[in-house]
This record gives sequence, structure tokens and C-alpha cells, in this order.
Amino acid sequence: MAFPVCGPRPRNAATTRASILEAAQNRFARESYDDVGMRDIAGDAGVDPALIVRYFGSKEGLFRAALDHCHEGSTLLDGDRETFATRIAHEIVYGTKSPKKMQGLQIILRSMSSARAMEVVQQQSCEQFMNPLTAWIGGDHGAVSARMAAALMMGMTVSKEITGGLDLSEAECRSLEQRLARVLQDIIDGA
Amino acid sequence: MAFPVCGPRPRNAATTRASILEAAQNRFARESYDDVGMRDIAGDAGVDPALIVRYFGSKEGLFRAALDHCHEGSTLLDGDRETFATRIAHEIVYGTKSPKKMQGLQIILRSMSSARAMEVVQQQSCEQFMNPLTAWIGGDHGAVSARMAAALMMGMTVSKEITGGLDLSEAECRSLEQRLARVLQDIIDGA
DNA sequence: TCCGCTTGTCAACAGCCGATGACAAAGCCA
DNA sequence: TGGCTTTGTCATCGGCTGTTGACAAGCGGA
Repeated sequence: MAFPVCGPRPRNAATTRASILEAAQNRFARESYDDVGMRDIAGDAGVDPALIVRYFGSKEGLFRAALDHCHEGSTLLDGDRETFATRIAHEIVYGTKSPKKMQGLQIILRSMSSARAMEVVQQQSCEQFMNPLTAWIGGDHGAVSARMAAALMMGMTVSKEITGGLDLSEAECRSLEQRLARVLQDIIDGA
Repeated sequence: MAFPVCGPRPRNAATTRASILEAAQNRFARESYDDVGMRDIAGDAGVDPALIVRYFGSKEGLFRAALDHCHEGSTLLDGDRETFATRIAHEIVYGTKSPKKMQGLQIILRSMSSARAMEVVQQQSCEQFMNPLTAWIGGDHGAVSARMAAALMMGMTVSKEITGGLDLSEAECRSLEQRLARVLQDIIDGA
């Protein structure tokens, strides 16, 4: 990726490690844990598969590192509380195919049902997503509201994935964005 | 499953096929397409793996047949329109681990992100789930409402899966059930 | 009884995957 | 220059998976 046709790789552990990590994030955001092979990631990073094992111990170690390196519970939640719902709704409806903002969520949803990745997914999704969201919403109804809001966000992402895009007209997209923002705001407000 | 310790299997193609299909449904509802092996299903059904190939052509053929044999777009939608939201909310919050009512949805969500199962999942989820729901809701906002309602249902299922149960107190569960029903009803009504 | 069709089993194959350990080259220091 | 550590590559192993074709057993009809 970084050095496609430069002969052997420059000997720099830090940048090599970073290349592998970035390649892994991109792959895991688009394909499931089981569908992504070490050789795929190594190929993207321009590296021998054995190096991945040396740096990250195993495929699971690399997956954990990739998910760990997202910290998007913070990036997703910073900004005005009043505009949170509209921002999220816009991101969901008009977000590009590769939204850096939701990469962690993408990775979680992709590998959610893989037995080998499940443990990591459960832990990270709680620490990086559910718990911050619950705390951010706050109040007595925080836990319930957080689950509903998360469900709506994840469900829309899943829905897009399953049907391959939203498959709606332009007017329907606008309507969806507005209604999504409305419902999401109501959920957060505990209405 | 049906004949655990009865020596070789009774020679009856119809019941054998049914056994395989049922075993496949149960497996695919709990594990992803990639995590379920032909030998697993064959073992559950008390049958040789080669027989599965003979009856269903391939693993993908069996998966398609299993998903095809659910028809829950209908079972999920029959009943009073006024009580739809409360029924679904109750099913989501208090539904057992193995809800026959939502087995098709479980299978879809489990194997959603498996490259090999994607084509079947996309087709069946549209035909058996999204399209019936859209038609059932009806009206101008049907498509948008259906996507939001489906997102909430799928998202809650995913959320339960990821965190391993709801992880809420009894009071919170009641609150969740009520709020879920309210939001879902509003979505369906196009509010 | 013999034949032919169906139903079920068994052993094995080819392919892919993650992981391993030996090896090569680069850079650094004395 | 000689030796040592770091960094990267290569060939290969063992294990698992879906699938195949040959074989065995049941069973109904001539």
C-alpha cells in the first residue's frame, strides 16, 4: 500500500506495524473475520504474512489491535448534544461507503457472529461503544435509551448492508433522514 | 436427533431430508454460515455428510433451503395491526433464546456478513422480510417506515447478541419493552 | 431368486488457512 | 572487519472443510 513497487520493504518496524494495522482495519471493516485472510492483509500492507504473526502474535491479536485502535466512542459522541441525532442520521443515510467515523462499528458488525472473533467483539463493543454511549446519555433511563439508540444505529447499518445500499428514492432518503433524527432524538431525550 | 441410538437410519428419504433441514435451521440460527460445518449438521441429524450433498447439492443449497423453509414474513405479521408493536417489543425483550417466530431473522443476521452466504441472505431477506413488511405497512411512507422498523428489530437482536443477553434490570426491561413498543408504533404510523 | 433402484455409509481428495522455524539481509557498535 | 540484534522472507507443516466416487444394504417387482 505505502510502498507498492520499491523492491523489498524499508526496514522500519514502526511504519511497517502501522501499515499492517491500517490494512487490517480496512479489511475487517469490509469483510468478516473469517473471510479476511492473513495473506490478504499482508498483501495489502506489502508484507510477508509471517511478519503479522511476529508483530501481533496471531490473527486474533491483530483483530483485537485493529479494533482497539479505532476509539470512536469518543469521536462519535463529541459535538453538540442538540445536534447529535441529526449528525448521526445524516451519517447513516448519506455516509460514504468508507466512513472513518464509524469504522469501529463496521468492524464490530462484520465479525459479530464469528465464533473466533466473538470474545473480542463483545468486550470492545461494550468498552468502546455501549458504555460511553450510556454514560453520555446519562440519567436513569441511560442504559435503556443507549440500547435503543444503538439498536437503531446498528440496525440501519445492517439494513444497508443486507439490501446493498438503502435502495430508496431521493425524496425517501430525505424523509428517512428527518424521521431517523426525530426518533433518535426522542430516544435520547427519554420521551 | 430423531433416531439417536437405533443403529443405521431407517430408509425413508422424506423424513431424513426433513431431519437434515431442521438440524440445519437450528444450527444456522445459532452459528454463522462459516462456523457451521456439514459434519455438524450431519451429526445433529444422525446422517452422513455425503447425504446432505446428495439431497441439497451443496452447503449453499442447504442454507438456501433452510432459509427458504422459514416463511416468517407471514407468521410475524399476522395478528392485529394495533397490537403489532407491543407483540414485537415483547418478543424482543422477553423472547426465549430459541424463538421459532424469528428464526429466519436470526439466520439472516448470523450469516449476514459471510461472503459465501451473502447472495442468499440478500435475496431472502428482501423477499421474506423487507418486502412483506413494506407492503404490510403500506402507504407512501411504507418503504421508509419498514426500513426503520426493521432496523430497530434487527438492531435490538444484534445488540442482545453482542452483549450476550440484554444485561438490564427487571425494571429496565419493562421500561425497554414499553418504550420499544411506543417507538415502533410511531414508526409504523408514520409519525 | 434375481434384478434394479433407492437410500445410506465410508474413505479419501484437493484446497485453503493460520502458524512455525529456518534462513537472509540490513544496520549498528566495538 | 567481525559479531550481534533487528527486520523481513521463504518453504512448509498440520488441521480443517466441502465435495466426490466407490461401495454396502435395503426393498419392491418380475
